[in-house]
Amino acid sequence: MADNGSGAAPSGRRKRADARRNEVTLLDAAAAAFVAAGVDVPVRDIAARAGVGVGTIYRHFPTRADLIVAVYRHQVEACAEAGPALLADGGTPHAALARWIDLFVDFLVTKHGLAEALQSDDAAFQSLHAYFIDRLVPVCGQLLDAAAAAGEIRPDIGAYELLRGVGNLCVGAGGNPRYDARRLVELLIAGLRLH
Amino acid sequence: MADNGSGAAPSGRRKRADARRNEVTLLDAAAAAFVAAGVDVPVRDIAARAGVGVGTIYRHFPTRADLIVAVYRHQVEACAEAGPALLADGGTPHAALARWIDLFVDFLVTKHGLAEALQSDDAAFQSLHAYFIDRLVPVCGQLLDAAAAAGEIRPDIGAYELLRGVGNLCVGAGGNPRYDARRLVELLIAGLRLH
DNA sequence: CACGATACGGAACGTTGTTCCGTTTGCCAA
DNA sequence: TTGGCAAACGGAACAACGTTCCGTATCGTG
Repeated sequence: MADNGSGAAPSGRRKRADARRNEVTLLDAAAAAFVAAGVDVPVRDIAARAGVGVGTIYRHFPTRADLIVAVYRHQVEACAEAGPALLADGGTPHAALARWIDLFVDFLVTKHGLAEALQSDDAAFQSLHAYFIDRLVPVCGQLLDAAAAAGEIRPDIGAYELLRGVGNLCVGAGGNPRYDARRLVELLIAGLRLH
Repeated sequence: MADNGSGAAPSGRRKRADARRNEVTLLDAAAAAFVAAGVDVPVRDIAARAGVGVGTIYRHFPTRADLIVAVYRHQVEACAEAGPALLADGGTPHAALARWIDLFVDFLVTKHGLAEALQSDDAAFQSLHAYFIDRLVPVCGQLLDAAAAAGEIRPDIGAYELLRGVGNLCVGAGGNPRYDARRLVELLIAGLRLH
C-alpha cells in the first residue's frame, strides 16, 4: 500500500523516482498551505511552496479535490475507524454517536475552508464530496442504527442528511467568537433524541 | 421614500431619468438572473440581460452584495415584520419562533445560492451579511427572549448564532432530494427546547 | 551510453470580478 | 431653443484564478 506512489497502483509499473519525490513534497507543501491560507489557497501558491510548476500538481492530482483528499486521507480514516470503536466502548449508542460527531466537527473546524469545500456543488469538488460520503456515511449510519435500535433517537433521519447538516453547521466556524459550531451541532444531536 | 432612486437620498439631488430607469431595469434583470442561475450569476450576464454595460451595474451597486440586498430587500423586510406578528398571534413563543424560522428557511431555500453567499467570508459580501444581521437578528432575539422568558427553551443561545446556524443548514438545499434542510432546522429548534 | 518513456515547468487560455476612461445624454440656464 | 456641463453610459482593459498544453529535461533500462 506504500510502495508505489499515490493511491491505487494502476497495474505493476513503478513511478519514476523524481515523481515519487515530488508527490510527497507536494503533499507537504499543500498541507502547509492549507493551514496557512485555507484549502482554497491558489494552486500557484502551493506550486511555489513546493518549488514545482503548476503542471506538476495537475499531473499528480487531476483536481484540487484529489489533492485535498490525499492530504487529509489519514485523518478521515482515523475518524471512520473511531466509529465502531466508540460503539464498542460501553456507553449508550447515543453517547457514542455524540462523541463521534464531535470528532468529525473537530476535524472540520480545524481545517480552514474544508467545510465550505465539502458543501460546494462545484464539479471540481465532486471527488472530495464522494470520498467523505463513501467513507463516513456508512460509519454514521451504523451509529445511527444502533441508537435507533436502542430507542434513543427518532429513526427518520438518514446518515447522509445528518452528516451533511453537521458539515454545514461547521461552515465559517473558524475564528468567529460569536459562532460556536460545536454548540449548534450539540443542539442538533439533542433534537434527534426522543423525549 | 420612493421619489429618488435607490435607497437613501444623499442630500436633495434628483438622479437623472435614465439612471432611475436603468436602476429598475437592472433590478428586474438581476432578479430574473438570480432565479435562472443563482445569485452567483456572472455580472456580465446580468448586464447583458438588462442591455447595459457592466460599468453601469457597478455605478448603481458598488458591490454584488448591494445588488442582492436591493433585489431581496422587500422579502427580508416582510420576514422581519412577521416576527412580532407571530408573537402576538396567540400561540406559545416557541411555536412563534418555530414558524418564524420556517419563514426564514423558506426564503433562503428558494433563493438559489443565497445561503452560500450569506455565509461567505468574502469581503464582497460583507454588506449582504451586515444587512441580514441588522434586520433579522433583533427580530430573532425578540422571539428567543420571549421563549426563554416562558421557560420553553434553554437561554444560552444567541440570536446571531441561531440564525447563522439555520442559514448554514440551508446551504446546498436546492434540488438535492437526500438533503432536507427544513427537517434539520426542525431538529435544531427541537434541540433548543427544555425537556 | 543511448534512447524512449516519463515527468517537468511555465506559458497560454478561458472565466470571472472590478476599474477606468472616452463618449453619449439628460437637464438646466441663458 | 439651444449651448454647455455634470451625470451616466458602454465596454475595453486589468488582475486573479483554475486548467490545459507542449517543448524541454530527466530517469531508467537495454
